[in-house]
Amino acid sequence: MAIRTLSELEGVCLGLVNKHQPCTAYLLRQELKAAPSSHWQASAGSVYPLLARLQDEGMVLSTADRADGRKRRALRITPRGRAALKKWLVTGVDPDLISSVTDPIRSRTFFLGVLSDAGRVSYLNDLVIEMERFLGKTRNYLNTISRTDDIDAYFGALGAVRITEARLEWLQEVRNELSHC
Amino acid sequence: MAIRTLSELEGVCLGLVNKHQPCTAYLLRQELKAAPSSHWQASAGSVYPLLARLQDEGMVLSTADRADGRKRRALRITPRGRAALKKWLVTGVDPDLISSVTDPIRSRTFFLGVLSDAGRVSYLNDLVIEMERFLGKTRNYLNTISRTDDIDAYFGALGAVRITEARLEWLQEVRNELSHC
DNA sequence: CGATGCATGTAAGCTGTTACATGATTGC
DNA sequence: GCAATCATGTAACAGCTTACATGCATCG
Repeated sequence: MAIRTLSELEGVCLGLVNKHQPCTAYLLRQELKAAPSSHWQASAGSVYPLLARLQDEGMVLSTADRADGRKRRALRITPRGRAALKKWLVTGVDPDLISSVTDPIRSRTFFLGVLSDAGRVSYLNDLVIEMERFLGKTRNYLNTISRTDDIDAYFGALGAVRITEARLEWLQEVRNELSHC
Repeated sequence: MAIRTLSELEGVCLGLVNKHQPCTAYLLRQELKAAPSSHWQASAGSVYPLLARLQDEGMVLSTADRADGRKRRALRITPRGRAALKKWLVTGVDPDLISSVTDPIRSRTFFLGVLSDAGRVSYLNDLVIEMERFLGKTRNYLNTISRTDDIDAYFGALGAVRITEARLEWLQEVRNELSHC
């Protein structure tokens, strides 16, 4: 049977299973919550049904593991799962995917004109402060990763830092230009 | 009655109505499609019900306009709509929103390890090429906007260019580092 | 006179969320 | 013994998409 294309969260979860196996679904959720990006809430309502689906399709194996008496399932990726993960990964070259980054801050800048002059300046100042705080978080997260131990995670986290730096510099420019006019 | 917080697409659509009024729902969809970001498909199935909802809540006014015989509705924002738009805009300072940027390319880099050495290099090369193409698009889009005519749109589009430049530089670094090891 | 663009809308489905529900284990 | 954490799961809902359906206007 042909292997279907995974959704974004499916790809990420399957990638995490591949990296941490054997691991629990709970651990995947913890990993996603620890990331500086708040995009994936990785709620129980998405992760558990998602994993059950991948299991039904033969992409992950889940074995009951009652070593410590707790109800607990150890997840592992299958060869079929690894094939699906590879397929998902290279869909990254799709132009639609490359251009699908969402930035709610950037969306809002298109409409700054509705605020009063004072309101706009105050909003942009607050925004710069929060963005600096967020940049600090992404840098801290990068520092928790060893480049030699996990080069992929290192470059992923480095990307977050670089992109946040660009967002901050751009926001500062917007604030400075819109403050005196 | 208290004004509820708008969703992302609601905020963007209401902002566009405010900017272009009087305008049709169709024009909003064209604007969103013309943007270099592919995030908002702004499908008929989302835009028309959305606008009907905002109209029910007294945030937009829609008047039948059969000037050219065509079935057509002219949209305008109301004072209540403008208040909602302002409220939505300043929610940008929320740390959760600031950190909610999604980048499917960056997500995938965390799992580059599943690819073979050759596959990884080839994927990253393709990715750099596509990212360069996308950067060209964001720059073209920026060039269509007059800074003096619409400073907000100018800075919004400038943000897209800056962030895409950062993504490209980061990707090139990843490719160069992962190619010879 | 046919293709393309303008213009509005609905129905079904996908993918995620929040909130709820349950229960065992570990540490203070 | 009680709180926090580990661990799994369900039900209802939110917000968007795709695909479908309709019809007039404009241009070649």
